[in-house]
Amino acid sequence: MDADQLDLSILAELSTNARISQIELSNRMGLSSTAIARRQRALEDDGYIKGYQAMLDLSRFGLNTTVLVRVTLDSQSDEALKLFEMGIVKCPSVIRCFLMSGSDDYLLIVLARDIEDFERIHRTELSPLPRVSRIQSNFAIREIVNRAVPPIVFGKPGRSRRR
Amino acid sequence: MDADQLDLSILAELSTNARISQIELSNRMGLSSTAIARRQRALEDDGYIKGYQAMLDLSRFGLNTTVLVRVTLDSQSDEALKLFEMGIVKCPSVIRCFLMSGSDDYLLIVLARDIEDFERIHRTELSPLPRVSRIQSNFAIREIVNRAVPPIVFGKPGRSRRR
DNA sequence: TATGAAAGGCCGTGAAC
DNA sequence: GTTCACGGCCTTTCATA
Repeated sequence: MDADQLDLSILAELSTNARISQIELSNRMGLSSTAIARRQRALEDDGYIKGYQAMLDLSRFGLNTTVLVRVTLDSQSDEALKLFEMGIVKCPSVIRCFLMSGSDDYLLIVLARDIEDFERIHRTELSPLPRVSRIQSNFAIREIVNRAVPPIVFGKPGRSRRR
Repeated sequence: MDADQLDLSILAELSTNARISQIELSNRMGLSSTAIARRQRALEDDGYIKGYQAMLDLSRFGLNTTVLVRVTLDSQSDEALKLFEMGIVKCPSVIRCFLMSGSDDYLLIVLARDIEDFERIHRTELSPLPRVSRIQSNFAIREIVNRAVPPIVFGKPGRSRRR
């Protein structure tokens, strides 16, 4: 299946308003609600839509501090990477972790309540991870852009996007 | 309003399954669907829930490459920061942008189709931004953790979280 | 202040075309 | 892709502790 422009419009709407009713959607798209429902279901079945999630205001839970952390291991063996990764997935304050090219570094995004809280996370969650040799932390002082989906997916300015 | 343990359970469920019905939720929570609906509405009105979004499989759109980009400006004046930030919010391939402490660096997360596509983004979206003096790019070769909400919010292992 | 039960309208679903 | 009918869900109201 190949998503056409109408499918992209549906995805654009659902990506910011996942609980919109079929009827409301169909009014905006100028199509019957049944047709919309079928297309939405097809987008789910074909894996374009992985699921639906509530967006929470994390500052409402006291999580006001974002920290970018670079971790260097003491070895680049598969065993070391595997051990580290098995540990990092269990760290409750880590929301993203990338293995970066060009070095043996991982980049983490960590959420903390404040700087003291990050000190605790550093000590109790990150430092004890296996094979860690160096941890460098940088605090984000402001967030300018935060979106889950780049608008280029919906054909905003970008170029053609057919398979 | 202060979220109690039942509210946290509702949030935990909605954060991974935003389109669950009230009745299904009420069966799992052991509460009437009316009570669940009222609590959910209160969580929305009080700002705990900012909205609901569809999770898209970006690889289905050909976006298989994540790049972490550090940008240094040629000046640290408020004017320079403001100009740069007005430009970066319009870049369709940038999904996150942080102003980092300790330097005049911004950290961006950019999504591209592949390395050639990133070269295009670098040339057409990033380099033309005002006041940019240096751009360093690192490719993510694997993603180990990716979640929107740290499990600590729902009281998984962490410590007390009352106001 | 928060819950539970029941009525009514709206929405989602599936058949037929 | 559309229409239509049915069944279920969501919403509101009201009674209760």
